[in-house]
Amino acid sequence: MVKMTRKKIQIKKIDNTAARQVTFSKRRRGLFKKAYELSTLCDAEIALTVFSATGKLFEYSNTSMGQVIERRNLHPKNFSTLHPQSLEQQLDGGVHAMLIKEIAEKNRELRHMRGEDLQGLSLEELKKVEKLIQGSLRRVVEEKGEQLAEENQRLKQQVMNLSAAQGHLLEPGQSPDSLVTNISSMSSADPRQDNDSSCAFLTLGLPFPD
Amino acid sequence: MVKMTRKKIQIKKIDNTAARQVTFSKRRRGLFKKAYELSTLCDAEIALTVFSATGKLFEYSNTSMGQVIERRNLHPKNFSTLHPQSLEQQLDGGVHAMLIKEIAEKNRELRHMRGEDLQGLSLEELKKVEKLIQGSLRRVVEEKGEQLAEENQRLKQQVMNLSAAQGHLLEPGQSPDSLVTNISSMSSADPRQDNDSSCAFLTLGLPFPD
DNA sequence: AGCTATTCATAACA
DNA sequence: TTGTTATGAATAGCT
Repeated sequence: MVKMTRKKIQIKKIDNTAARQVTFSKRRRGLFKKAYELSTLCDAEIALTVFSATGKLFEYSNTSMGQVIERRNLHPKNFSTLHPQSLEQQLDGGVHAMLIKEIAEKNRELRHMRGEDLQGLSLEELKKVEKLIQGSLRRVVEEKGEQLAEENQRLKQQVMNLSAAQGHLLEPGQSPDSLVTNISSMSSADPRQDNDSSCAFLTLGLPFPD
Repeated sequence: MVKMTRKKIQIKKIDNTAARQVTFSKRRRGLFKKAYELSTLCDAEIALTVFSATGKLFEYSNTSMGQVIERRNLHPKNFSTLHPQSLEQQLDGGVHAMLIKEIAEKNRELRHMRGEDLQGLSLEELKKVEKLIQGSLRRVVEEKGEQLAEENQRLKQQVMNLSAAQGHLLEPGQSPDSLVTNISSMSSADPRQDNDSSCAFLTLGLPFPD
């Protein structure tokens, strides 16, 4: 099978969104690996910060990120511009604007996550938001399940202790465990310990298989 | 001329000082180039800081180094640890402090809406978050349905027009509407227009009846 | 997520 | 240091 592989590419923003994201993932990994290799081979101190176009943060540092940034700020080259008194002129406007921009972005994101302000979104964007929210719901449900399971364990232990202390009250042939099962399922039933219904909910209950 | 070229190398600190410096120069260039390419191809924001073993500073950023660092500090991941004192040096304490506090709050809210950072929440709070997210999901799904319905209407109208113009092609007894239904359900089928499955999902599919 | 054919990066040498 | 070149690595285009 003859493959039509790889052409040389131009270093320009990739138009296709999906392709751009794939390339971002691959090259980001490559870049981080190179950074690691350089720091190891040559005993260098490296800090690498990458924001994806979607605002996601990735970083690498062989030491501590804050440490490298501090060291950078103390370097003669940046010391004068960043630290002493010109901090205001140099950064204040920028920082202020950035804070406000940041808040605006987070507000937008929050509104979307709340299912508000959706009129401006395309169908594609809507589907993306839907997927995000489904992921959130899954995580919350999972966490709730875990907490319930923990509580369940505690109760189980409690009942075991009580059963042991009051063993004479048990009828012959009835194991403590059956009691435990009964009580624990009354208090805060979590399907997860018995089956996968909580996951089944996610995998087969969704109205829109995209 | 036969060259004894390149072997695979181990990623360990290079002992020979001269060789290490040569490698440092070459690989540093390579790393910076990769960083540039990634930022350009994928529209990412990158800050790369490198200290050589001898303490020399090299840096690259496609935007402004300080800007990237600031943005990094605003990221939820680093926000709480870095900010309290780092920006408070500002003379204009009030406004910045408020903005930062607001961002921190929004970050917290966002993380919860994303289903992250849930460990600290009580069971009650978890349920509240779950309800919120379910509401979000419902709204998003509804909006998607509306958009699809609109598109459906447009297509319907289009088909009506076409049908009217080519009425002679229709067989007797076949209404334009049957054609419409067929076509619209092909284009971007959403179950919602036919039944209530999306709500059913919410009302009966939940693993934890509260 | 994988898989190659290519392009690209670079270790060894000059 | 800078340049050359053959090899090892990274990755673009497809599945």
